[in-house]
Formats: sequence, structure tokens, C-alpha cells
Amino acid sequence: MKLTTKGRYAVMAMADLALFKDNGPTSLTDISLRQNISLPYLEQIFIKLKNNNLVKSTRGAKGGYVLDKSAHDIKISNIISAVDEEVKMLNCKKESKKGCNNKSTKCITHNLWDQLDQHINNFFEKVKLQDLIKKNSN
Amino acid sequence: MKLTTKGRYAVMAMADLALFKDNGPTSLTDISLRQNISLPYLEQIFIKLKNNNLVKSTRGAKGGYVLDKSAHDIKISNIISAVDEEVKMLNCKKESKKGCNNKSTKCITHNLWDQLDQHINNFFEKVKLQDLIKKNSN
DNA sequence: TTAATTCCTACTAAAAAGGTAGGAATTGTC
DNA sequence: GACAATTCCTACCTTTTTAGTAGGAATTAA
Repeated sequence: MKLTTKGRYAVMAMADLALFKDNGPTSLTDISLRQNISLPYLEQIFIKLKNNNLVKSTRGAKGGYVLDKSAHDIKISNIISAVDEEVKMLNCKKESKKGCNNKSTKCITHNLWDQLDQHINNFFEKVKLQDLIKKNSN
Repeated sequence: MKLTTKGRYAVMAMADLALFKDNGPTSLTDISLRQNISLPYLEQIFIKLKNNNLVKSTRGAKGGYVLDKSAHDIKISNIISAVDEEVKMLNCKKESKKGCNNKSTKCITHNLWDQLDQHINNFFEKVKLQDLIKKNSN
């Protein structure tokens, strides 16, 4: 079980934006160098962050990205879900009439994974982007 | 982010064993049918469970598997780690002299993933196999 | 002896992860 | 007006992981 780089990179990049927010728009080139993430890959990630209203962009020379709201108001869960990293331990299909395993009832472990989902989502809900950059300055 | 089937199947199979523990050794064929998991795949999973002293086997006809200890004494974390599902959100390399990202310092998000690791591991530590089969009987 | 079982090794198909390649559109600066 | 820096967009690609399958050997109750 692991988090993919897309989710991790997205959080790192957002934290980077928050740290340098006073310098005007931050270019992906800068983030790429500072965080050691490939530029084209960052571009893909930022399209999604933008579509989810987490960042605003300005194009052209001296362009770049800025946070669309205060780092206090951005939850880690917002970032993770923006880049399509669903926290979904449960594989049981909810849509079908059948239960998990194509049997008529919920599988033995159904409640367990359900609780784990909630546990993790709750963690991401509680932490704000601002918390990260505070911690980092220690 | 998701849990793989190997970890989920292992927990399901162990719960199944616990439920039917009074009938003597349970064959993988039975578990396969009840839980809808392919037999050869189950075999691979049970080799690992056995090597980690979570189950005991008896070979030959009427053979099968039984729990090696009481369901009260088996933590979900034991099962998950037995089948090589490490909970490791953090990708930062600890072994090298360098920090995360091949930079000299810990990455901005280092502490976050570290805490998430602990959070999830703590969840798996607290839940016992016995808790699952109690819940299922509701 | 036979059927049911665990045990073991190797292989494989499909999906996901983690990118790269190539270029178009936009815009500040010289 | 040219050009360099940037975002934006689509397609492709390589590697790794996942989720198995295949085939058979060893063991044992009936």
C-alpha cells in the first residue's frame, strides 16, 4: 500500500508555492528545480490543480502559478483528490445489487476497509497546507 | 492510493478460517469458494501466512489450514505485513547520506507522510482478527 | 490405490505508475 | 516586432506491479 508520486508531488509543489508566495507567480521550472520533479510531469499535475481551483495561472514570460486561496484554507485532502488520488481501500462494488465478491452479502472485511478509508480521509481533512510549511521551518 | 488484493484477500481468508475454526482444518478450496478467490492465488498467500506463523497446515486429504493462535491474538497488522504489504507512504530514502529528492535536507512533506504512516499502522495494530468476526455477525 | 490436499517454481497478461516528446498559445521584455 | 519564457494540450512510451495461471511434485486419509 502506498501513495503514488502524483499525490506526493502535488502536495510538495503546493507547499513550495506557499513558501514562495510573496515573490509573485512561481514558474514550474523553479518548482521543478527546487523539488526535483520533472517539468512535463509537473505540468500535468498543475492542470488538475488548476481545474480544481487550487491554483491560478498567468501565462507567458514571467508567468507561473499562485495559490488560489490562503494556505490556511487548503486541506491536504483537497490536493490529493484534485490529482485523482482517491483514498479507496474498499474494492467492494456499491453500485451492483450484489454484495462484495458477487455474493449476496457484504464481505467479512467490508467494515474494516470502510473504517480505514474514513481513518485516512479524516487525517487528510485535518491537515492544512499551512501546517506543512510551519513544520518545515523547524 | 489503495490496498492491493493480496492484503485484502489475506485478511478475508484469515477471517474465514476464524469463522470455521471449529470444523477442523479448512481447505483452501473451501475458502476459495466461499470468498471467491482463485485457488492458486490463495495458495501463494497461505505460504506466506504460514512462514509468518499465522497458520498451521496439514497436508493430504482432509488437510487444510488452521489458525496458529487465537483470533484474539492476531492483529491485522500481522496479516498485512506477512503478505508483504508494507504501509509506506514515505518514499524518501533513509539509507543515503542525502535527504529526500537528493537534496541535503528533508523534503517539505517528509513529516506529513511520516505521520500518515504512523496513523495507518496504528489502525492496523489496534484491530484484531476477532474484532472482524464479531462485527460480521451483526 | 486414489482422491484430495498442500507445496513449489515458473511464467504471463493486464493495468498502473511514472514519466517523455512535441508542439501550440500566450505574454512580458528588448 | 522578434524572441524567450512560460502555460497548455495531446499523445505516446517504458517500467514496474498486480493479479493472477500453469504444471506438476509431495503428502496423506479413506
